[in-house]
Amino acid sequence: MTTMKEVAERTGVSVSTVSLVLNDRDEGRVKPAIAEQVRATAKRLGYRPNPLARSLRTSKTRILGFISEGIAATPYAGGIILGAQDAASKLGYMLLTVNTDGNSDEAREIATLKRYGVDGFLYAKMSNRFTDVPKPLHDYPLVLVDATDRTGRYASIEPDETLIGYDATKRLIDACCASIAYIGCSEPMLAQQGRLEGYRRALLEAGMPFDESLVVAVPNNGPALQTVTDLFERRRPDGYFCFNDARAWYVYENAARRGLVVGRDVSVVGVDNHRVFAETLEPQLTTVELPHYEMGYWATRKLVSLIEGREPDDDEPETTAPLPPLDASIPAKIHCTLIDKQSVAQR
Amino acid sequence: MTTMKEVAERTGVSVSTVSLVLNDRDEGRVKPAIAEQVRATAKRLGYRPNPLARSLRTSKTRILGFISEGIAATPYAGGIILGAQDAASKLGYMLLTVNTDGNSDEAREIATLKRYGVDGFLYAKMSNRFTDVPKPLHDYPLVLVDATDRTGRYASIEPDETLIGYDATKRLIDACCASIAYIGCSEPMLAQQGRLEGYRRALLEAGMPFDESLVVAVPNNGPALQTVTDLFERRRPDGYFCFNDARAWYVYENAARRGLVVGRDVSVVGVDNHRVFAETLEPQLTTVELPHYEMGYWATRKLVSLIEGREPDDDEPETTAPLPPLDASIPAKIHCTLIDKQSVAQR
DNA sequence: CTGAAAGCGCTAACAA
DNA sequence: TTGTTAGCGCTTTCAG
Repeated sequence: MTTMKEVAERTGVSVSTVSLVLNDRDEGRVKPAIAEQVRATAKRLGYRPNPLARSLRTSKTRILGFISEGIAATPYAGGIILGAQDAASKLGYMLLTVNTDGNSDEAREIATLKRYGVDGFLYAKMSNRFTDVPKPLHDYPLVLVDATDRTGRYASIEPDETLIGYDATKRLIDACCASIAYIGCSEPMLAQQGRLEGYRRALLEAGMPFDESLVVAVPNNGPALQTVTDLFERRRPDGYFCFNDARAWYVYENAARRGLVVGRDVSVVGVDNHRVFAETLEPQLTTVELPHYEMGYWATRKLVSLIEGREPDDDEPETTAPLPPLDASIPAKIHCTLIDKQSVAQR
Repeated sequence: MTTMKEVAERTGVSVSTVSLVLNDRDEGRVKPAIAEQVRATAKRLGYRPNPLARSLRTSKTRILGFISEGIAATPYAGGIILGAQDAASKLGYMLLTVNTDGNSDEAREIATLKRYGVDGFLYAKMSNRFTDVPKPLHDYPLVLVDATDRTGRYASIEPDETLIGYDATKRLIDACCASIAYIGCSEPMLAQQGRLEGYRRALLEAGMPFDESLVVAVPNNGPALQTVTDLFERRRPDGYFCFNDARAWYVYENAARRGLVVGRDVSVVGVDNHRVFAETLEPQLTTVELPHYEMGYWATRKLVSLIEGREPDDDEPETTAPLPPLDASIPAKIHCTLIDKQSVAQR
């Protein structure tokens, strides 16, 4: 690891000059010729700044704290972390990840992250729900991921459930289904109403009737299969929009029992169907993916914009692709929304 | 954040004395009475060391680099990361996580981790396979996770496939299955032979015959369902050990078509069956979990023992539970193995 | 325009 | 037994 001192010696200037140049704070302070020389030797020696040493003076580490509450165990976590990492990496940041299961160790983990000088926090939950931001986080740049700040004071990234419901239903409509069922979830979840709303809207738009009796809410276990079986017999729908893959399973099971082939006799769209379906039913499968990766990605961009209060100037000169502005709005088809303080205020 | 300087001033001693005491390097170097005073004020002021400043002198950061190659997108990643975090947290370390998709950015990510002064690396792959350790990692403490070092020079944590196969088969035997099929995988995978070996061994031990015709290898797509259907008709097994959840699906589908109820008419044991099955088939479900969490956990312990070359003395005095020694062997039922340099040499 | 000097929080020789 | 000093790699006045 070559240091500034080495660059300085090799160029025959002082460390402070090197510091100025390498931080682009020359410009009328260092003679252009010298500056060029410095940059040259820096490049030649492969100089890279030591972020830890720098942070000692600046108290900026370019490290982001990623706190997940129990989510790491779910298959979702990976996507969020991955998205966050990609964004962070692009912007010249690193992710210090930490997991808290209960509330007991949360405070301790946060304290530790602070000691390591993180510039801000990503606070990720299992699935979109109302959340109280822990006090120790209050005066730090912070973005919630897949969670809604109860007080509306912090930015958050959330799935756009209405869009998800709309999209799923639209696909069934486009597949010429005439009778489209919604296999929902009986547990109260934030997602539920949005999905149903999207379902409704898509039907309306297509001039199809909204029929209460095609909507069932099934629990996570127990009589769930029976409920779906009843629906099969009662209404014989040819299209099924399923809240998640567990619900999709009941449809598949019923179809199999009747010798119906999914993708030929009935159409199924599930939200976030996992490996099983993806690997086995490739051709017939239609899945609306929950935007985990994207939530991680956009949350991180937002956080960095909060921290820097401006467009990023790449720390990595070799990155050639121009970055979109930090606050760029999320593409609509991504199925998630950025809720920030302003828009919260407007609601 | 209170600093050593403050503690020193408040106690009326010098910083170096404080440093000695707070690092437990007093003992014959600082008068016990003074040492006590120092500890007292430190506690009173809630002093916590600044690991970044410390690292500037010691070049030890207590940060571990976690490199995952493409795994973060799979549902497995979360478990590994979670296990690694838990272990790290217990031992007073932090995880700096990074993802590489191809090989292009891998070098860059590793370089960045080095700049941040990580003490060692965890190198995680998608699923156990032979791996060439990237050159930049060669002279660092390193543990492979869910991967096998081709040269046998580095420690690694790997699933114990034989044990997994044995365990799965044993459960079917215990459920009084008389004819147990193995639905394997036609792609060549390290896991395959171990699983089959375990299957064999369990049958042998129970005095049951090993019957080639009960073993099928199905591909990931296409004619897979048909292969399983053939097996159903040909042999009517009453027990099924499935390589993974995709394979389990084919069994469920066939069962459903014949009106057979899994858990009553036939028994199924899958490896690493995910949410779908877990949520919908709770009572009938038997799953052998792949030890992702554990691999992350034990890999991290091993890495720290490599770094410190000794038992850990907790950085966090408040942690009361005594930690097991770093090199403690992994409990057998955990289904993974630690391969370290010594044992590799023995093979 | 450039360099010397101080200091971020901490550790480690070396004196006293 | 304790304090002084130097320095890790970097930023940032402040003189020159």
